Amino acid sequence: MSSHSPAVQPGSPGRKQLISRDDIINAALKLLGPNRSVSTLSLREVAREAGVAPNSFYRHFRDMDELAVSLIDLAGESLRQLIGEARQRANSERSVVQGCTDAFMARLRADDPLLHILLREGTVGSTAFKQAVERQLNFFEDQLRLDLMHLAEIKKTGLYEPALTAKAITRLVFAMGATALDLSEDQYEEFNRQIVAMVRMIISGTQTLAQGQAVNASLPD
Amino acid sequence: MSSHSPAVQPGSPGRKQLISRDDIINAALKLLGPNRSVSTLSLREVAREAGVAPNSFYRHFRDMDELAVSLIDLAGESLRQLIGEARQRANSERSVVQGCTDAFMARLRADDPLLHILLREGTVGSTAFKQAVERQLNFFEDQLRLDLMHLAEIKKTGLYEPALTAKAITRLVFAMGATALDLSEDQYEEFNRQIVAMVRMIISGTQTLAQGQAVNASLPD
DNA sequence: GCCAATGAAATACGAATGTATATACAGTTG
DNA sequence: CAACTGTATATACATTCGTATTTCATTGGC
Repeated sequence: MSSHSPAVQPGSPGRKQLISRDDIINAALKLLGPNRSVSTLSLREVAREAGVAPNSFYRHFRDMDELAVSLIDLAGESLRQLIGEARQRANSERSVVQGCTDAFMARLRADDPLLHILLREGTVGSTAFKQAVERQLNFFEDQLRLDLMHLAEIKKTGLYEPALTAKAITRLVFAMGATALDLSEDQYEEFNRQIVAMVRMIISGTQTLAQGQAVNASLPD
Repeated sequence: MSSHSPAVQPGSPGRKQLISRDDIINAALKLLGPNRSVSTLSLREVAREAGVAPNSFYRHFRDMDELAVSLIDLAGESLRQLIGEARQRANSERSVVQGCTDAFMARLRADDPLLHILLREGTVGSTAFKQAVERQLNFFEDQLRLDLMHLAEIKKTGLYEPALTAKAITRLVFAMGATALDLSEDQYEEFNRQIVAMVRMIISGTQTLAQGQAVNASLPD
């Protein structure tokens, strides 16, 4: 990430150094967990975890809301990079879906706090908060839409409303992922299977609808 | 709902009556809004809104978490009844999907706080909280599954993994509904269209997959 | 008609929170 | 070395919170 912090060596010898934005962000991430959402974090709590006076928080963020938005943006960047790598390793349709899903699930199992944020905090909090999550989700949808259109062209399959298809897949995967955060270890495999099957349903559906549309395009409804 | 409250006539004449569970529940509902989630309500705040001493809260709920679970159960019952009515009015496949969606959207536009709870609070809060939401969602999935199987039999269409199909539809509709709570009035129509199209994708997909499975059931993968 | 019992309100306490104000300290200039 | 500037800390204050304890009003039984 583009370090806005004043380039301080964290491992400086004996003396207490300057506080960086990242110190505070990391402290916030450390506090998050299955039962702690960003909106329940208090300013003092984050400052305490960062080993910093409460007031020093204001040097870097106007309030907790601004920190929350930073966390969301960070989470979005992180997950997009992850998915981007998975996408590059794949080429056929099946392996793209499977590859991205696998990468997503792996990150899910790793209990990455950044992923938690994106998955479960999109519906609560301030307006700025929700808009930030929405923005990140739109990035995913747009990228997925391009992938789907590309694949449809290669495989000569139809694609009914690419944007809508991408949105459906994205929202469904994120919604399911949010519930998966509370699963036990041995439920992951079944869950993974379900996710893949659901995505296949949508893809199969969008192709079928496109065919129907192409065959008798003039029939009403 | 099964009234656990001490069967008090709320409209009793001039006398200050016993506090009922429902008074507290209604106060909590009144406080909820686009930017207020159940988990941010404080005990004192709810008591204040109910016109009741803070301690009187404990007469009816052990803590806010218990109130939250009650709210979720209530929301589930309410929405299930709504969907149930819409379901009875319908008969053909199209009108079932369309009818339920319309009923759902209508309630969405009415800004019913009960619906808010079910839609946006499934991913935050205590474990008991999340489990309560999950339980309500499972009710919907199960009912939808039965409907889908029934329709598939009538229309002689296939149905690939009924439970999974029902789950996908439910989760997707709820996830989309959660984001719709922040839409402006003139975006609802387009949103409604999107929801219906997404559900059609899934249904079309599950039918297509079932056909493929039936045709060459022995082919690997 | 009085008395115990029940349920709600009042008061109180300790903890935690967001933030305003004042202080100490490092690094840079002259 | 002295003055200045920016950063982090310390102290303080008013709120709010959850809840323990106490007080009060109403009620039903005798």
